[in-house]
Amino acid sequence: MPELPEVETVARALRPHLTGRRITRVEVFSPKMREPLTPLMEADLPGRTVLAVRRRGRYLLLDLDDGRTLLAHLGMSGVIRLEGAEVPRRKHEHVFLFFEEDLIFRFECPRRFSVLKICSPKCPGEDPPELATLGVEPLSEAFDAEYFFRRSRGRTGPLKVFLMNNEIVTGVGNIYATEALFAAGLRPTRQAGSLSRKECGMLVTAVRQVLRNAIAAGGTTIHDYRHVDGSEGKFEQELRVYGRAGQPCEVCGTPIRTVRLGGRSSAFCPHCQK
DNA sequence: AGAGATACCTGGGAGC
DNA sequence: TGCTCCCAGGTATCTC
Repeated sequence: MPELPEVETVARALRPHLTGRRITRVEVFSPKMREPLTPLMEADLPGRTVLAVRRRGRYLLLDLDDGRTLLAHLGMSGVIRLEGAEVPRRKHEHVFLFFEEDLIFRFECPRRFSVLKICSPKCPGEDPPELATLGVEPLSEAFDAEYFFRRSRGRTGPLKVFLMNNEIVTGVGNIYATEALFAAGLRPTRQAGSLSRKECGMLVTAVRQVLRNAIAAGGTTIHDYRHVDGSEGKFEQELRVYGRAGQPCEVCGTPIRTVRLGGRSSAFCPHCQK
């Protein structure tokens, strides 16, 4: 499922193809999504040129030459592909954005959890109001031990739920939160506010390392995620606890256990994670 | 304000 | 084989 590394991989793949390209036509096939897609038909997109392709958290942003921004969220099963018209439309491809030179931006989402909408930032190129509540980027300098320590004071909820809270740090979903907690040796059930400064530092370092490794590997292919060209990410080969419930911990051999936190299953090693 | 639960959606797998 | 049930999970929204 697309988390930050997957969206970053998509943004990097789209950037050279879409930057400076003009939209010629829009086709919406399935108006019923988490948010209806029909406004895209009426948004007067044909003739607009993409000025920049950006990522913020798990959101993909295409800045247009009229100051508006096309905002995409892949939900848990969204896939974006760039293909020509010769490829037949797949069952769950809901939107086609046609670009010059027979290039089609295809938006697929079997579970309809994705969002594709047009936004109007206060200033062109800035984040649209829809993203105002997002926390810091985990790979920016703002995400450091002191920040995590300060924001977690007084929090009694589980550490993993806190780490996945988009208003604190954005883009860390279930896979990478699970892996980062293992790398840092911290239990997902710990109260967020119980971490020492040193533990906050270890966790911040682990989050950044796991995300960097995943981006370098082209993301993780679990269930639905695919690259823009349809290929799979390579990071699943590096997963150490996610999806390994019952299997021995590769460090100590203790069987990996799971616990349900915030409605999400969370794998951990009861021996290595304190 | 924070914590916890729930709805949204559909494909895939388990179990019968 | 075909049916039902459950699970995957980011986000919004609700209650307490």
